[in-house]
Amino acid sequence: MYLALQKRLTGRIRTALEAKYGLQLNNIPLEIPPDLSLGEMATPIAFELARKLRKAPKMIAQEIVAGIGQVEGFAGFEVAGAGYINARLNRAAAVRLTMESAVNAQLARESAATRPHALVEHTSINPNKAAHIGHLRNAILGDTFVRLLRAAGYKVDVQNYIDNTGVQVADVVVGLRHLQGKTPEGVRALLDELSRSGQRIDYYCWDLYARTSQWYEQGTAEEKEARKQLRLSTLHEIERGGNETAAIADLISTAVLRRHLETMLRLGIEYDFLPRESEILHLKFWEAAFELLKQSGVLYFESEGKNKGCWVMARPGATAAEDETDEDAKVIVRSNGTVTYVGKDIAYHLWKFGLLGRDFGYKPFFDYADRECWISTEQGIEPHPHFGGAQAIYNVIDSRQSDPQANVIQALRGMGHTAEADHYTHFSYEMVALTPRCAMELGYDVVEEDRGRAYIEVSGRKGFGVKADDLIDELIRATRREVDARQTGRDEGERQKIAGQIAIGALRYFMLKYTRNSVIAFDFKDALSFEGETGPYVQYAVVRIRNIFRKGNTTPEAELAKFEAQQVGELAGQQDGSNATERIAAFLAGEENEDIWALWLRAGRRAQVLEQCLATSEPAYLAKHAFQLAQEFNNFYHRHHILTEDDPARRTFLLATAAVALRELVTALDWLGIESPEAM
RNA sequence: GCGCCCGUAGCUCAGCUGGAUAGAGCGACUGACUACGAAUCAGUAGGUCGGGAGUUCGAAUCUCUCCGGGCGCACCA
Repeated sequence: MYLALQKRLTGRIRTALEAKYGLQLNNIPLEIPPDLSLGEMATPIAFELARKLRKAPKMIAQEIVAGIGQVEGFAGFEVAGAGYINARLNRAAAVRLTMESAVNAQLARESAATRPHALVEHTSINPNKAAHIGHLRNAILGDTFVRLLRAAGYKVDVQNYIDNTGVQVADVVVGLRHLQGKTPEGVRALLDELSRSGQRIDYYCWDLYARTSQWYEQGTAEEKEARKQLRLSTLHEIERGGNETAAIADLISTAVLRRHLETMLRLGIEYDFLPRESEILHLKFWEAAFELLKQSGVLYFESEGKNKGCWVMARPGATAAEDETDEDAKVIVRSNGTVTYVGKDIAYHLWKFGLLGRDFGYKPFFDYADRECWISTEQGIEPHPHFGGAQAIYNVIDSRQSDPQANVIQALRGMGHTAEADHYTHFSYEMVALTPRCAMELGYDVVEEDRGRAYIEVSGRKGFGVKADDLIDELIRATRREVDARQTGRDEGERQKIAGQIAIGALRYFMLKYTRNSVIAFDFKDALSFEGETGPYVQYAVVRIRNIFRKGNTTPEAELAKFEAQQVGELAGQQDGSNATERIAAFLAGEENEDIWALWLRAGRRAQVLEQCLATSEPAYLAKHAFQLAQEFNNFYHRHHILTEDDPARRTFLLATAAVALRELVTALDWLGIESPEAM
């Protein structure tokens, strides 16, 4: 509703400016007045034009107001302050627009045709240890953004990239083979034993990874050197494949990967495809990319300087000096002929855009309730769905990787794929760290100099952090206590279900309420909070509304239909002179009804908030919107007692208000990946 | 040394392309359950928007500079 009216208004202002002054402005700034008494929309455009037109802003504002005249959906315009143009909506019309949810759905369908095919990569945890809170932020941000894209009509593929041949997996393999002396059979036995005793392989690896990392640092100088070599040779054997080391790596990384998928599924997070590093290597993606990069001249052979003997590319923003060796160039192929991480990433991203000329093999890997998750393999099965070949990609990767990401974009641009480079979004976010207090509560040693810090970075290598499953378990325990205290009439299964919904709601909201570039200093006190600006607060508003309808022995659908029918009926011709529009206007007028209007207004903002989230890649705005909507409903709830309202028309109107608030809250929560419980 | 991010109330954070008296949650203090369940609501206190300069009719927002903090800048992945 709000977005549509905004567009209508800016359009009218634009034509008015054109007619009056012969000006063509494509950007008309719109804002929200500080107080509802001033209207619902405003523009300071007159200030901007004052200099150009050499007139007082107030005068210009008056002329614009005269120029736009009457606009459908608006009650009127006025000049305020030194030259603001304030717009007042036709409240009854706005209510009708907001109520018709079909309009919103249609908007999404219409836009679907123009939306590009998008690919979102998120999670991408090294499969060598349990997921921790940092990974949760990544996955929750990514999953929520996927939901937003889909809500807006995008076709979206979700990918979780698996580095199953990297140094982190190698470290765990070193631990298994050389610290524990295990063969592939031994690892298989370990996996069986763990699953029989209900233990988690990802937790097991968490400790082993930390121990192996420590082991590298211990011993004499010769021992350290030997261990370093062992690490390197293990990595190479894994990359090459077809040997015992690689077999162990495959067993472990696959088992840990399954655990990650299970952990994420607890949060309602699913994937379509899991491309693996091993296939990128074995299917020779790099070799294909190398040819393309050479042909396009992005890569060149360096014959001088410190990078002599390497294939390199210029970094973004590098100024090409004539005849001088670019010492700052990024090495893509080392002098020993091996390719760097960025090189492989370029190949992978050419594939994402369908520019590589090669494809993975595919096989099913994990079953969800309503879909399958596929994984890459050398020789896949037929038929299989097609992945890659996207028009827009979003990589949910923390901000520390912005340099390598920029290199990949630069390579695409250099190859002439400018449209692809423009639709390559590094969806970056800051890390989740622990407060020193939290770290000490968990029993970690915190050195003196770290105690004064605001936060301490988590580290898988040190085994320092909060595991995702532990956090979820603890949240469920805490919500369960609350549910048990309140829902005495419900059985075990129901209580556990509700507790789970609230726990996940709290966790997802917690990870989404902060904007992306703010570091989250994690603390159990904040994460376990269910009051104030939290997921459960929003869920509670939903439950309250449902209780009203339950108690009133009716449904949101029935009341909305009644409300609509009343209007249609009366518009058809009532003789008492008070038609529905006037009546609605009366319900929304006056100081005592301002909160009701505020609620409808907020409810009508859904499309605007969605567009804002997509334009800025920032889900936090939706979290804020959901909270404010819940807050405004609670406000309304306390001031107007719905079920005891005597005037039947007003009662219907209040129930319709609650029904629309419910619909919008449930929708917003759904986009945030948060369920709406039946009771709390 | 170079690049990116951050500095707003006691704490944690919003503040959109510059715009009307700088907001929220938590915490503190006062109040409101025989109501549609208080995981709620109402109220009070609390801010030289890190410092300085500049651009502008107008700056938390843009530019410069300084201070303080974080993260990147490999022939590691």
